[in-house]
Amino acid sequence: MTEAGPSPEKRKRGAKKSPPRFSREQADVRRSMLIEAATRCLSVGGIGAFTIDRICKEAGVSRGLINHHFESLDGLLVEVYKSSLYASVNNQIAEAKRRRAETSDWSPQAALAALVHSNFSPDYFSRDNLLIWLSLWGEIAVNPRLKAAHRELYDAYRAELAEDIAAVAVPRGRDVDAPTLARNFIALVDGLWLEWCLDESVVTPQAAEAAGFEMLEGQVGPLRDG
Amino acid sequence: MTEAGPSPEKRKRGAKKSPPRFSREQADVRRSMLIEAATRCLSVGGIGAFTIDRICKEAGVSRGLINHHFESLDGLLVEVYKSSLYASVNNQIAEAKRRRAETSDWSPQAALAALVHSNFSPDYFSRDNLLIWLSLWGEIAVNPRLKAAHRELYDAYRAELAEDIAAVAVPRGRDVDAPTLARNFIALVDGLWLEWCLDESVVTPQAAEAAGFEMLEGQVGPLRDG
DNA sequence: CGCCTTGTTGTACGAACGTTCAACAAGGCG
DNA sequence: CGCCTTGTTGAACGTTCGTACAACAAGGCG
Repeated sequence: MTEAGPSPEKRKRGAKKSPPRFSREQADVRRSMLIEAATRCLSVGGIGAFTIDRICKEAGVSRGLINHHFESLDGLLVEVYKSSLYASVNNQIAEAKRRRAETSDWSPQAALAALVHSNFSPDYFSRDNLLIWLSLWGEIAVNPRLKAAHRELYDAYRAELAEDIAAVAVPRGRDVDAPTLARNFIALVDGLWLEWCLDESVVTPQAAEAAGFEMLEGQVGPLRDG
Repeated sequence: MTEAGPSPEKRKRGAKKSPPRFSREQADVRRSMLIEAATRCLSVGGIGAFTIDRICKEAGVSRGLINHHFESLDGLLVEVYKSSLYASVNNQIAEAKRRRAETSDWSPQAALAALVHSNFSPDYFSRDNLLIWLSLWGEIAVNPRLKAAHRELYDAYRAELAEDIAAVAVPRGRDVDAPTLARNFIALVDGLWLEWCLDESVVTPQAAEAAGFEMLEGQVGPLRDG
């Protein structure tokens, strides 16, 4: 306000240097920033908010940057999908595997219970997250590239869950169709998640988690007892 | 080809009459045509295909007609929602009620089995239908008008299902939380439907129906025995 | 047969879309 | 300090979007 000089600061001799108007970032850093901004747009406004203008504004960069770092807006959507699914689902798998490997006295039912519980944590079982997934599901049904990525990642998650189920059922001598039970469990979780987000009066996250545990416990026995 | 006359047919005297270029329809007829065309667009291309141009082309009318019969494109989407949900869900309820009223020797478990079975009929449990619903769900989460309509209709369906469950469980002396079971059943159906449409190798409609019956039969006893 | 109502058409318009690209500048290097 | 690489900008373009509206015509009526 009171200053009349051409630039707020001039370091080391330069008399005409103006402050940087932007900062250069490494390619993968900028890509991550754009993916995160795009994800935020999806969670707020659904697929209708997935536009160049809004994403760039959300990321605080200019309009040209998306097409510089991604082949197209569609390519960015694929990356958003991989990022979202990979982060939420594959991290669950990795954590489950890690626990089983590291902790020797970690019981199979505790591992399964942890995996089940993680499905209902606020990070995953949230309104924001569902809007992202509704958008992605709608695109998966139409976009072959997304469809292929979806199958691969979901298969991995289903297999991990089935493995954890079998690890509980077999020692208990229970005859369980683990892959089918895993598939039904995932369907139940997704369905409850959907119902809750469209009308929060139908079910609470706690009740949803209880329903998920009950489905599994009906076949493999108790999982949650102290 | 061989004819050189100005018009293919001229009835009763007129010499300069050309054939009608369009036909006038009653307002509600035209509205239905547009709603159906819009629904077809949704089922093919998702929400991205829900545009004035595509819907009018699909309906075989000119661009101006949607804004003449509906307040806006958004208003048309609400009508599509009501039409889809009303047709699929409320018809199930109506049919169930009708069966119960008309057929005196219609057992409660047969009524429930019929209602369950209808969820997996190709009319409802189809790829086309899911794309419509993914689009609508994505909009429900964002559009207050759609959200209100959704709650009302889904509540009615859940209540009907719970009633049918209780009608089976109570005479059998089983202590069942019918509303909760109904809610979980709907979630399972929607989840399996979603999984199947995104990757048909995960589950078949027959297996999905079996899973649905098993969830209910685990609490109220056999429903399908011949 | 001609008028009149109104359903229908098709153009026009501004806004927003995705993409392209020439110009710019930040930061590393000699 | 000046060059060079390259991440970044922002204008420009053609397309498509939703809406508005004047002109048109189909079908009913006297």
